[in-house]
Amino acid sequence: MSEEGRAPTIYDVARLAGVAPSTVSRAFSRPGRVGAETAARVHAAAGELGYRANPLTRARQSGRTGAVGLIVSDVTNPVHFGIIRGVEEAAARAGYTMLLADAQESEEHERTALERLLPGVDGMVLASSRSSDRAIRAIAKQRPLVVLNRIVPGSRCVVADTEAGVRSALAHLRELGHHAVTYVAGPAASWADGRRWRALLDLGPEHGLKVTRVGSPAPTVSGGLAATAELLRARPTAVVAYNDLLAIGLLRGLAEAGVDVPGQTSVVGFDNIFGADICTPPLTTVAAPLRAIGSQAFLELHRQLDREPLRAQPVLTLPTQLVVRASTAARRRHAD
Amino acid sequence: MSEEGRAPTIYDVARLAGVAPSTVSRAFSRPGRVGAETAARVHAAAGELGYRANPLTRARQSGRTGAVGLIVSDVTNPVHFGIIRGVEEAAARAGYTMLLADAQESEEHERTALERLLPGVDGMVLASSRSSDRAIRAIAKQRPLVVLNRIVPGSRCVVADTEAGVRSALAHLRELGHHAVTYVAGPAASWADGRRWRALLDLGPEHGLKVTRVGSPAPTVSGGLAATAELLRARPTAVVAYNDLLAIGLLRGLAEAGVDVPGQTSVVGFDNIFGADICTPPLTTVAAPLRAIGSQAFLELHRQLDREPLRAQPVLTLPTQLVVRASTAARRRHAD
DNA sequence: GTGAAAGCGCTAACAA
DNA sequence: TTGTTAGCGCTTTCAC
Repeated sequence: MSEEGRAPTIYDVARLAGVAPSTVSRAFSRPGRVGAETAARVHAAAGELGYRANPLTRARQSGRTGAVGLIVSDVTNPVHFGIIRGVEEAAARAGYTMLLADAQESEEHERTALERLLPGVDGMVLASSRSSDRAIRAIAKQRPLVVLNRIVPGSRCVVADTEAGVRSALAHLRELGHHAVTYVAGPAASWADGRRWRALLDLGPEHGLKVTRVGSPAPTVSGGLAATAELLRARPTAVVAYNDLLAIGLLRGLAEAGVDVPGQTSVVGFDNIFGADICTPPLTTVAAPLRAIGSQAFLELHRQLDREPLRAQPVLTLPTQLVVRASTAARRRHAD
Repeated sequence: MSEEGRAPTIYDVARLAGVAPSTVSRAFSRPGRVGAETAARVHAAAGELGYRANPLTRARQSGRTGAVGLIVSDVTNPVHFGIIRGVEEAAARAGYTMLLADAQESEEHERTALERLLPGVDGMVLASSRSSDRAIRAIAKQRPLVVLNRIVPGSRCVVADTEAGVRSALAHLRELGHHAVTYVAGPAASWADGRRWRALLDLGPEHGLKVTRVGSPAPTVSGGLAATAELLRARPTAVVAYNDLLAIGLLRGLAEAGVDVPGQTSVVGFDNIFGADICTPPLTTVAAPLRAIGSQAFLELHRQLDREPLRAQPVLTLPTQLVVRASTAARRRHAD
């Protein structure tokens, strides 16, 4: 019943069903506002013709696209796997399509992706954004927005409980007999980096741990590899890395330098990404409920889209959990 | 100069510039068809008003969205990292936006994602599609399409040179003294799986290697873990896995079972994904030029979009390369 | 509950 | 080169 030139429109359906085009429109966009029998006739005709609403036109008219955008700071960082799947799943369940874009760890890319995506979506989820609070609030003015892994005052946010995670990591290290810990930092533009470092600094003393910090060129495996040199000078007995990717790079760098992990140095990561359990030694890490963060973010967005009453507090904090694997061990009595 | 209720339209710009709305439209959508001075006036007015073309309306009118879709069989499979980045980069360079969707290894999800994406894009790239050739050809009728990691007769395709890759892997194993190799298969719906198995079967004898095959529940780390049991029965001295994820799972399963890799069993993967060099032992694998595959796919699509003459042959084959790491070694004289 | 008709913002003939 | 004028397919008043 198709194979003709172009796709059937509401006019075709209307003619076949013997109703007005507006009735067809209504039958689809607001069922209930149309008589049961009429609706049945319309749907029958539509089925026969293989009618499908033109989503672009519909979007333009109604102002709703039925899609939400997700921009991640880096699609190739496994930390986003769970987040992507979480958003995707919750969105699909609500009948929304998720459009994914990649900021490639660059603020400029992020802005471009955003500009491209924004007109085609009803709302946005920003994961690990590298933009300024100001820029983010500007977006929030244009479209409903939820921010992930970051707190932007005035915006709805979903984050992991960094403090609790850091606390458990510190307690773990302390229990193992460590007296000091070195933090290998992430990107300056990362909110999570600031938060993690801050928590370490604040909570270290409580746990009897001296906290120091070294930089890293990038929150990636090769960034960790590169950061090893500086670590080798200080020779800490325990290090906490900004994220697992960095930690994995550290693991490799230390191994290449002949430093035994965890014998001489314990290493803790963040996020518990894919890869954290296949490296050697498997990584002890502060796990975040990534999938839940993603789905909660969508749910929060959905409330905004439907103008439902929002949760009282704008920031939703999800629990973290220390996953102990083999990269941490008791401090050796006699450091070499 | 904005802050009013709604976004300025071509009409606003036209009024301010003292030209007709159609001239404004032309000034933006086909520069050159408008007088230089007029164009300048229009752009000045547009700038003053902060005018931005409504992309949805434009898309509906012109039939071009300026976006291309990329559907990957699984965003959380690192094999797609390079592909995504490749498409993304080439698309951005050409002024296109890439919209990414995830099929989650399910034909149904793939279809849904496609339906959602298709109306909003000018063309599609399908990576590692799990759909039938028939379904794929049906899409190709609706929009320009390029298929990746798969050959669909009648469609433009970009693939890696599986045969060459398999040949080098087999030569490598043979050199190490192996006489037989077991293939751990991927998903039945995967074209690459069929291709790899076929190549192994065809080329094994040439290299003096007996080829057998076992199944796996899924092309993932846990799938590999699960496939180990069957492998343990046969105790091959060399195995080739459908992909790196599976191989990594195998590595872990074998380690847990006390089988030394590569001492007792050599393992070869496919793709050289992120993770192949952080596992233990680092994986020997047939590397594909993933990023190039992605960018070539977009370029091919771009030719179709611009109705440029296509390359003579519909299938573009990119070279593979065996990356030898530590998961392969000489066959032990006396197998246990 | 249903129909008629007026747009939405833009592009694309067609004229001038 | 530029203006005039139809639409595009849908949603949305506003009557009936």
